[in-house]
Amino acid sequence: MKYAKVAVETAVFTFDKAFDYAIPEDMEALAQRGCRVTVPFGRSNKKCVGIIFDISDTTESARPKKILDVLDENPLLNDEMLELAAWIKERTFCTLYEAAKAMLPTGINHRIVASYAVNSEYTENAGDKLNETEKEIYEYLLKRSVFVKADTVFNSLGLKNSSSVLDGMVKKGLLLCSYDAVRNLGDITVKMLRPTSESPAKKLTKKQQEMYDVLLDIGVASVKELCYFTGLTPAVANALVASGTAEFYEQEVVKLPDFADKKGEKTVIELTEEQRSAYERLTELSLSGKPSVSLLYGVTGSGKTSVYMSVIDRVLDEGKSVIVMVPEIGLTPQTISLFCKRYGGDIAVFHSALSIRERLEQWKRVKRGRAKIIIGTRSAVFAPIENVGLIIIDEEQEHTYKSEQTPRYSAVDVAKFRAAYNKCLLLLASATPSVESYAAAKSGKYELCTLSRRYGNAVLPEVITVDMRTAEKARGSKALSLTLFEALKDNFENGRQSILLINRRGFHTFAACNACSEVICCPHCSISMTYHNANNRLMCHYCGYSVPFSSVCPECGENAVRYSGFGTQKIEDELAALLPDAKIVRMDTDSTSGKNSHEKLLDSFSKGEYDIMIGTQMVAKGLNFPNVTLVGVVSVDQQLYNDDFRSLEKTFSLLTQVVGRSGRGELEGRAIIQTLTPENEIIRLAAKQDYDEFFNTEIRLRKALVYPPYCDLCVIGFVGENETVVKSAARETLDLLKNFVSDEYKGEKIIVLGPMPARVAKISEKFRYRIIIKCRNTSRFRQMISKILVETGTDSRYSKVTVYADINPDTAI
DNA sequence: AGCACGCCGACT
DNA sequence: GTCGGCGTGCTC
Repeated sequence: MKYAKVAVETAVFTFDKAFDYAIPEDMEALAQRGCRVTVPFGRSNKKCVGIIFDISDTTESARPKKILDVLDENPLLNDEMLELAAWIKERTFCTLYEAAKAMLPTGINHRIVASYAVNSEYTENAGDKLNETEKEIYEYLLKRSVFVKADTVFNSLGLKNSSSVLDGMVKKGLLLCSYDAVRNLGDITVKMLRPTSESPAKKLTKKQQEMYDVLLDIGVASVKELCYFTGLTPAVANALVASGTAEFYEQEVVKLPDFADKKGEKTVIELTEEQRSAYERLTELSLSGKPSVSLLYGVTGSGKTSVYMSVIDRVLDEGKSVIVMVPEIGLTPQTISLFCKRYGGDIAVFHSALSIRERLEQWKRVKRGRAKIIIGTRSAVFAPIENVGLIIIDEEQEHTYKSEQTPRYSAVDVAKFRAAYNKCLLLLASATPSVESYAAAKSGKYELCTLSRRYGNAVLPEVITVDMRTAEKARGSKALSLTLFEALKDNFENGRQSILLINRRGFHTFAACNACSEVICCPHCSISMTYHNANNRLMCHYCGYSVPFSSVCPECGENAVRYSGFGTQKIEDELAALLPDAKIVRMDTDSTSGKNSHEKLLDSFSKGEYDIMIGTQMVAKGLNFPNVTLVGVVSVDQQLYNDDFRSLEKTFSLLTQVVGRSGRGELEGRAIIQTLTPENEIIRLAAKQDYDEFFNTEIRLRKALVYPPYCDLCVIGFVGENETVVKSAARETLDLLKNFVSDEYKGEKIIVLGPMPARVAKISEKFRYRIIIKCRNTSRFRQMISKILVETGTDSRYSKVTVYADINPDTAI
């Protein structure tokens, strides 16, 4: 008899491990490492999905249960991925199954679905009186005489789904229940709604009327969109259909352009001397057969892409594959299309706009070895390719590389694991590297490659700071200084393009009352609501709650609520009045919510169809427009005085990047930064584009205050509905931690902050507390944290508190 | 987490 | 006497 070590889906962190199961003889050939299986689990032997991590001839278990089914003919995960999953579990405090699941595309998941049929051996017991619903269900199933899915039962009877009814009938012996693993494939169509006639079939409720009016107004709409615009739920759409007022139909999702059968055009890349020496060193490293990490630090416009494309060419020539990671696909359409042009069908893009089915297709294509270059966001680090020859992480300092949900992994760390496993080069590229990475490069832990000059004849732009406390404003404007306005006007008159960055906190627009200065907050979360222009509603980005925008203040009753004074919209209006002939385009989450519209806007801007582009952070990064010679930053101060230890770094990075959009071609560029604190060191350094001096300043600060890279941060989070209980769970965990470091884990040097409420102290009626630990992220430390999580996690007093740990999160507040 | 097991109070 | 309340402990 053989045994399998199986990671089980239903296991939770406090008792997770690979569980031993016996492999029935007829499955021996099929049950391989990396295959998914179904197994009975727990007291009730509930059928659930698992993944085989190992096969062995022996077992420690006294009475192992048997594997029920093998779901895959071929393993989904190879040895590298299985080893990586264990590594992720040990480092991010998740279950083995959660770690493995992160490596698989969403569409591949199996769900366990229950089906029901009547029990022919049922003999009536006294007291088994059936109610109406139960009778109806029994008769329906008697007629069908096969196993029927719970959903189907309720849908065909027009009842609302409550599986407890069915399970109750199983308990009484009336019904039999069978569980199947069904493939959870994504929709290739989208559910649409259209009215059936000009007037409603019968009297509609208020909500139904509301949705119906919108529907009549726009003709047809997807149910999803309709709900977004009205703030209603799909239930209202169902009611409209039920009353005969509207009908559903399916529409195919528009497919994105497929590069699969296109051939690449390999144009010759001309490298400067500086680029060439970086290229040569990086090629040497990637072909050395030894693992290494290199930081490619190149000023904005220095042509980092050209360097790593040249390295990619060499690695591909050696018959190896490449992973390229970008912070956000939507924000880097130019990079993506550059790659697609050059490498054609050899590329697989893991695009956030792909449907679940398309993701699955891409994943399978990569797994079969049909793509040599995988380009994508964070999860692309798990691309199922063999023979990795190079991993590139573009803009490595971006926070999007850190997952903030279980498993809370850092794609940079996972990339290090894969580079080590495949004995290849990990290339981190940035114009403003993270302080941690640059420190590692300076200390020799990473190999540093520097590009200090812009490509071609381009020079770094001249930067002017404007003191907004004293500066004269442009006529009729509160936000634009005369200096910035005149520069914009001058640029426009000379036929050049300009970019204007509005740096609102957290990218978004909030609403506040001008009379009592009350900020409109979500009633379920301790966070301000975001105004959405597209549907004229205030929405909570944490829990999804939304209300129509109203100018009447809920607090003081004055008709004085306005949304964001300095929003992109307002600046657009002001500029339109000041420069009536200029063509202005706005890029923010409001104007670019539709698919592809983002790309279209950038495309028309690059063709010169617009003179000025206004936007939030999304205009700051990765864009390359040679005709842009002016960049204006309307206000930078909000971001700077955030209390996170990384806020200085983030501000410097943002300013440097956006200034770097100017003067990338033949023409010299300028940048103007408006600020209320021109004397601020960070603004001064960003204006000088002096990363090295910024680094020296910042690293001294980090050392003095003990922050990364001089320590690691570990956040222990507590979430629950009862604030008192959450707070005492946090306090008690702190005591536990203190006991550990003075006893079993004596010698662990830690500094503990908290417990304190999280920056967003309440989300969806749940209170959030945290303890921050300054530590060294060693296996011994993680072992201690793991024990603490188990202890607090199994304490019955805190059964309603969720506890988690996150090492080096993006923000520690 | 989710579920069975088991040990006490309110009911037929 | 029995039903069911929730407190406790286990999951191969």
